[in-house]
Amino acid sequence: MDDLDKVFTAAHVEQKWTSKWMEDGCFDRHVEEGKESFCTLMPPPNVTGVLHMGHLLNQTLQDVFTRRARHCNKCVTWIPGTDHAGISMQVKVERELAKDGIYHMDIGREEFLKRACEWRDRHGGIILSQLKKLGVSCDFKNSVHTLDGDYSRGVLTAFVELYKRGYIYRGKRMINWCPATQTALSDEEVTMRPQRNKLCYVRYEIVERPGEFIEISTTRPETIMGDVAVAANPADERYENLIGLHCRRPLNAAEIPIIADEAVDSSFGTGALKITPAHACADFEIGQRHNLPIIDVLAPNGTLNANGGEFAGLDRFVAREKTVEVLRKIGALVKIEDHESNVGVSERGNVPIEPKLSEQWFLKYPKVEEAKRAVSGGFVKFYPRRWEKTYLHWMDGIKDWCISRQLWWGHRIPVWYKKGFDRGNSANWHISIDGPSDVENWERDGDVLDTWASSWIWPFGVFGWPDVEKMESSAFRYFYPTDVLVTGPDIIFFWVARMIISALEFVGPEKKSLIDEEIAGRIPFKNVYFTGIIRDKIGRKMSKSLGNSPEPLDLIAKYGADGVRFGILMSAPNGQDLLFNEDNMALGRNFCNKLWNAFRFSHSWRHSKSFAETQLSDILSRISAEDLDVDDRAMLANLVEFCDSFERLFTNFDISAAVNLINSFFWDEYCSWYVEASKTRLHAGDATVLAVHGVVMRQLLLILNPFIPFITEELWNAGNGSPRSMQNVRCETADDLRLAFQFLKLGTEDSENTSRFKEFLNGTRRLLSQLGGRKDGVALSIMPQSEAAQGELEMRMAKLKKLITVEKIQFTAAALQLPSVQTPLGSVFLHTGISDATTEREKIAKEIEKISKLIELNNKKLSDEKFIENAPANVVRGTQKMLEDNVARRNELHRILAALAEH
RNA sequence: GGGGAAUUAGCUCAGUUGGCUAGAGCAUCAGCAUCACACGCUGGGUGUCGCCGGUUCGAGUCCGGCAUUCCCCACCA
Repeated sequence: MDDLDKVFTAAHVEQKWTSKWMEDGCFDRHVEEGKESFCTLMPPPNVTGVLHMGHLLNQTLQDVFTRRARHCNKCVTWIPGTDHAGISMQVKVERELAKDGIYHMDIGREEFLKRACEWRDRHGGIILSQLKKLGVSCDFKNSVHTLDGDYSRGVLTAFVELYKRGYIYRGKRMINWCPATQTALSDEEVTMRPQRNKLCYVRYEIVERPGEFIEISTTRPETIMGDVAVAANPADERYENLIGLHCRRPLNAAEIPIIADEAVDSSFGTGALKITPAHACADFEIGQRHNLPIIDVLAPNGTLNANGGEFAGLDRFVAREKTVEVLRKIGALVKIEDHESNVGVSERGNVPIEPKLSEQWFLKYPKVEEAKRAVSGGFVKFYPRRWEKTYLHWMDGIKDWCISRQLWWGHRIPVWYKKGFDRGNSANWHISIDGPSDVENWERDGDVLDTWASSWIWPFGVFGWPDVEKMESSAFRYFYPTDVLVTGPDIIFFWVARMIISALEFVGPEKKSLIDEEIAGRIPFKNVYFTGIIRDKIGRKMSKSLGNSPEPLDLIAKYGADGVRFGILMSAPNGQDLLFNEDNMALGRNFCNKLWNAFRFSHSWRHSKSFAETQLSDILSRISAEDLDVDDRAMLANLVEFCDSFERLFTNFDISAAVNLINSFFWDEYCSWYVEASKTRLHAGDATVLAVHGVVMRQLLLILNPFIPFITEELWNAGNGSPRSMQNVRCETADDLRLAFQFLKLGTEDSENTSRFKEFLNGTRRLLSQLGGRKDGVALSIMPQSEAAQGELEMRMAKLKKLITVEKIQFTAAALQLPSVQTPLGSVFLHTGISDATTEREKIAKEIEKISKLIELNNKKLSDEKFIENAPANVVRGTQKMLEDNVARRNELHRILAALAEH
């Protein structure tokens, strides 16, 4: 026991194994035809991002799947990468430049990109090296960045192809404008937030009837200068006689028509709505229906433009105050009410977005029907399943995707316009990846693509699509469709859904529609595992600004990578948000330490080679069947059963349950029971018992390696002079073990025998706990339930004495007037009791009362004809058995009570 | 407005297609330096399974309604 420390110190082995894995190319992509493939894709983190709490869970899960697949004899690749992260990165770089007093517009596009790349290369990839500390086993050599040359070609190819196929168009539409970052955003990038506003009631004078007014209500008085009409619902009697007349816009005074439109809600405010087509979606639509002009009063940066008249140049929120002031002054303001409404906010810019009419590139999604079928038909499976509904619902209401961004950082749109010609006319466009040959006569579109319009080809882009040769050399055909994607449900629309769509469109030849077989071949992944969000103890999202997030690397340093991994998996309910508690990290660490010591214990007697140098058959050959006792046999049978359950849970992606199963099997079944029960024979150097320990520990290490890779590697190689990774060692299945154990002829009776004894043991321990810490002169008398029970106990007498540390144990034929406990093997009496006969009698009487109630309940059930008729046979039998047991137990208690009464 | 999730011990959660007397971990209490591990061992206590109905021989589990909390989608100025 000298060669292993008493406490497992993670830091000692983590660096060592990380290097070893890399040196040996353990995670490299390789292909063996005939072997099953396994592929998973890393959701590419932001290239300049750092490890956060979400990664711990997400990446650990991916690693678990990946490493487990290696032990299941598959050819495995886990493809890592990073995302250029469009807006967020551009904002970051702009901020960095601003520190040096540089405004990005001043240095121009080229210089900006140069500096951005420098900055990325300086800070980029930090996250990948941080992930190494967590122990992730991805194919680092084939890491992909979304701005890499090959990948970019794929992104642009997708654009060009979609244009050719008629799915991409340029158009002037209402889009979400972010005045802070000054770019268009997709609908998905806008989140609605409730906001308290002032609802202003403003009266507009009727031109045809001086002195009469029509009253509207608005939360945006600063856009009044953009009003082109006032509308009411045609069914609204209050305004019936005004339709067709005109009113005077109170600011930037002008005559505008009063119109009727169904879209107006009569019950809101006054029932009259000012129409500002440039600044509200509903208004835009009404304007279109009535052929109204459009007056845009806002500049891109959110200030009022020349159309704002006297308010021009003011920020929109300042202008809001000012217009109210002016309206009040001129007597147009009737009243102001408090009002709460939802306002669209740009996540990145963290400012309210502006609905804005703008010329942008849009994508009409292809293969929507197929994408729905891919999920509803079970080609792509979601875990947990409920996210399918969310996905399908989004597909049902899917709207065209605004894919152009007014940024520099990203994939520049591959469209050129003929200089000096009308840009609005597609005859003057050149759309290709490489551009026109006479590029000097053309001007390239200045916009870039939405980041998600690059990461949406990730599943095949990382294999070099559309370059056939690259796809061949990267084994695309072998690995695609990928097996499992681990991600958060928050990007189900942004990413997951779009990847499915792009894959259905691009993997395979161009086709208008797909049949099921084609869908099955094109899907990007077969399974999607959605993790929960990591929150703090009181349920808040973890965030830097709240300061409620621990530093993941500190946790790893404190509890070890294995400890953190196991701890977070133990506490992560499947698909449910996880309330993070650092105590759970300690649990993970404790588990590792327990494993370390359990190994150390049996290892101390082991004179054989390390597991790395041994096969299962070698260990089994040291077992002689006749030397196995009933508990050894039960242990091996339970090991098989455990593997069965584990495999079932793991295959169903029930990782949380699988981890808890491992925990209880290892801790309760193996350590608390079997190690203790076999100690005497281990001390005696029994080779067979040692081999049983070897079999169990070996299997545990193989099953645990995906979860806690460092410590298991270390133990696997303990005593081995030239360490060899257990990475690709095949983990025996339950069936393999059944086959291997065949010569032992294991049966269920051994397990039953063992569990009877465990119950006996627990009861006896309960009895002994009455003594507190006293041990001196303690003796037990056992009144066996039967001859067979006595035999079972005699067989295990040495074990029993060791387990309860009581030396004097004898059998008795009659009940004694002593404190007692009843077990399936008989009653146990404690000779050095502290209770007197009276309290003992009371205790027994109470127990009898309790059992009597149960017996009554059993009887009632069994005498109910309907129960006998309807309940399945095994339930009826179970109830009968229970009744018998309870009656037997009560009889025994009565006997003991009688014995106590004699004195 | 539409959809989803949650509600079980002080806390965090399990609880398969309804079936034996509802479980685990943490916390807590009592005891233990026992020769793998105090990051450990042994034992104890703790529940109107959110509420009200219904189906059933039998409901934590299925159905209907209600309440509270959270999330997503849509959106009225």
